Amino acid sequence: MPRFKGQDECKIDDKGRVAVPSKMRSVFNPEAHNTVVLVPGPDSHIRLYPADTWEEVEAGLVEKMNTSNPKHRRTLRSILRFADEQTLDSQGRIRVSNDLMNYAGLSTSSPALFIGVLNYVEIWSPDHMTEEEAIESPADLYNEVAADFDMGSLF
Amino acid sequence: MPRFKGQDECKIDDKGRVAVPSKMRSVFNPEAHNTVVLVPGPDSHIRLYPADTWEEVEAGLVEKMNTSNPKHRRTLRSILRFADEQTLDSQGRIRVSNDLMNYAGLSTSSPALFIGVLNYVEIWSPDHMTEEEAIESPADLYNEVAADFDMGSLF
DNA sequence: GGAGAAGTGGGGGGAAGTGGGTGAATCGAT
DNA sequence: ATCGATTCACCCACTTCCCCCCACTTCTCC
Repeated sequence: MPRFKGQDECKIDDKGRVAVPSKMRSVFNPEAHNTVVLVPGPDSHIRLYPADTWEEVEAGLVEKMNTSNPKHRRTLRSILRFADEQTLDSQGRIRVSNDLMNYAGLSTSSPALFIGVLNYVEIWSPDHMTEEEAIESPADLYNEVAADFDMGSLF
Repeated sequence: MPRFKGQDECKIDDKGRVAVPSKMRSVFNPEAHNTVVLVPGPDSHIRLYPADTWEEVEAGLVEKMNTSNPKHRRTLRSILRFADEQTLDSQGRIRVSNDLMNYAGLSTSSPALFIGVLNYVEIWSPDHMTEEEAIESPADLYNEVAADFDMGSLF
């Protein structure tokens, strides 16, 4: 399982292409075959999974979701509709569909913020991200969660 | 598990590079492969983990955090966003990202204070540190903690 | 006082990111 | 069915930044 971290900003070009930061690419397993899956994320951003990790996510969806439950069905549909498998070109770039760009507030000729979060990468519009981070500082967030879970002396 | 202690001041150069004090470097395990991970710490400073220790921290995050929980997600994101893996150059230096420098109140061509705290190293702006330590003396702090935890005759 | 290590400063090669162009394939229309 | 237009994928080229190596100074420990 890859472990993404760190952030990088890359520009979406006029053709809707954007380079996946080299730092993130180097985390891909060979099993991913330079292929990724893009899906809408929970907080108006795009989630990028390496193909091999996505397989596992998909297996989890099959297991946990019940298609006879209307709410589950709607959730599944709304995620999978926009799921987009993309293979990196020789420059390490992918194409982002218009639907996903709209969803995340991205557009051509604008920057995209890649954030590595363990087993997936989030793609944000920098504007949306500044709104998001304005809410709380890393320190505050950490202390809140630390109250719930004792991380021991490691962190 | 490494056991850092002591402090040292090193200068950040114009390129944002700073030497990890030799005293701290000598504590690294060979498994760290001269690689460290920098993350924002709970009090406006940078935390430095040797790569092998960070693996354990990360494993703890994976275990304790649930990405279906919005608050956990935000916390993970805000920490990992600025997480930066750096390999020491032949001079024992690392590069500090602008984001982390801002977070800790550091800047290029200014000194950075390295403080060894058992399994990680804290990197402070000397200015911030003097404010911090002006608040309470080691003796007061110790006595406060000793009220909570009996350290026995060891300390 | 000398030798070696530790910390600081600078420069060149290469990779990463960005932009553009051409050929093949798909779709639509006549 | 053929032709045309549009789109996509692959390839090539350029620029910038970063990483790695080399050189110097200072401090420390014999």
